[in-house]
Amino acid sequence: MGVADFNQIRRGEHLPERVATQIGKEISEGRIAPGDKLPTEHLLSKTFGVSRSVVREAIAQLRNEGLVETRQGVGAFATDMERRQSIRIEQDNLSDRVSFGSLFQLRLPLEIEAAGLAAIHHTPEDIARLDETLGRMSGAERWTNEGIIADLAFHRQVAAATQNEYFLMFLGFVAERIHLAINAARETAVLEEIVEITIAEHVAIRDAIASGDPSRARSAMRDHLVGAAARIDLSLDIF
Amino acid sequence: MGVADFNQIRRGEHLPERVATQIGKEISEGRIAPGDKLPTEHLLSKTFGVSRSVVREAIAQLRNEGLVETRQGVGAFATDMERRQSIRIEQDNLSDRVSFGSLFQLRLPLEIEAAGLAAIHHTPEDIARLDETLGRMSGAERWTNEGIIADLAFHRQVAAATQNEYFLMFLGFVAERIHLAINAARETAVLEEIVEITIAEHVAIRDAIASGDPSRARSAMRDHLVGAAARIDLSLDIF
DNA sequence: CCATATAAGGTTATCAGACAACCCTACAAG
DNA sequence: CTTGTAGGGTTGTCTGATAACCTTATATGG
Repeated sequence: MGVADFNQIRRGEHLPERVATQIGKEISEGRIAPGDKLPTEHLLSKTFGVSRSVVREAIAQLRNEGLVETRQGVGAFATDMERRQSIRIEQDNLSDRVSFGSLFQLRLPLEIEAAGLAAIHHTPEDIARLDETLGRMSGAERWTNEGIIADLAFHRQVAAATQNEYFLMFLGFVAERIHLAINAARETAVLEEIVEITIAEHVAIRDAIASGDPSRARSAMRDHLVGAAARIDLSLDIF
Repeated sequence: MGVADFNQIRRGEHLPERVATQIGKEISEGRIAPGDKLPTEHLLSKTFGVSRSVVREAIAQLRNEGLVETRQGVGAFATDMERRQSIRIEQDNLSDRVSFGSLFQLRLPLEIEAAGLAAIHHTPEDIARLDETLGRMSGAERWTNEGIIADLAFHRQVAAATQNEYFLMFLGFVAERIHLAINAARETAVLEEIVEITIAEHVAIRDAIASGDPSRARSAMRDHLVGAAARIDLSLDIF
């Protein structure tokens, strides 16, 4: 029964978050096995050097993520990862290049498949929305903040055009994370993306979807993503 | 400024959960628009007739789900769905066939791509784990509970063999949901899946990955999934 | 007049302590 | 042996207070 050696937590920002992270780490790294009982809230609060409210909020978060279950009068118990009710990505993790590349690699098949499905299932309204968004993207010489938001919206609308709620959910989530990471990187080193090319690629995607040809839509999306990856110096595994 | 008419909450079970549900409903149904400020914790606690602790825990939950953001000294604000920090699927939603099919459709490209990446990046240990799992699957005439668990484990191990943490995270999540839904369906109507075929398909996937040929691995996985979908009477959009 | 400090009030974040609700175990009573 | 009950432990909820922080208004100095 490895007794999970916690560290005192240092102040700074959002204590419950950090407490939850530490406890969560103990669980996902196996030091607290599934089914094991967590220390009592009272003990945890003493261990971390924070109040019981903070510990409670941390445990509540873990319960939301499905990592622990609590039973009044008994205690809190770790559940195994397979039962997780939600997916969560810490934004910090995306700062390193390997992790960012992994997420982009995940995005690739999702976007391509979404484009193909969109070609089949899109409605006239979907195409109209895409056109409206493309209008907002063009007209700018350099990347404006507006243009970046429109870019994100474009990809969301493609996902929506699949008429598949899960594509919208997952792709929206992944694309958002990637854009945030790119924006963060943009602050330090200004990336030289050629606006015209990017817009042209988007137009090609729109036309392919509108044509109703799934393989053409998939190709267009693939070309766009591979190009985008290359423009930010990212190497992917392509087939 | 629609003033969000909350009701007093009745005791019974898990107050924060229900408070969060009510507030969350106000947001997702648009009565509290993105960017709007929520009532103060003090006011909410009076409105709901619960203590501030409960309100805080409820808001913390919404914050975890990404529906609200809080700024110390200012207030809590509703954010829009695009910014959601986590993905969540209610198991109930998968009971209807359309939703289930949508999730399976999402799984398709993820699994196929994962098989391709696994063919490239797998380690000898990955192959050994796959073999061990295949051993647990075979030997049974009918589908045992053990066999189903092994099936799930096999797919998780393929995802792990990509050496891409996000494939493991997303695919593990999606596959788990699908298996749960299938199991639930199995209780009412016993599905006649031919064990031999399913196992043979898994072996084919394993061999393809071990061979290091991505396109062969992708084909094998695709055949398996398409076959599995057909066996449970599901029609997919295939390219 | 303008820009910068400073004070005031409101809000969230955290703390501390108490009581309620609930569960489990052990022990006593029948 | 079964049932009842008392006790201690744990989570759930309540209350009130203090700290940290933000916004706005006011004062101050140039």
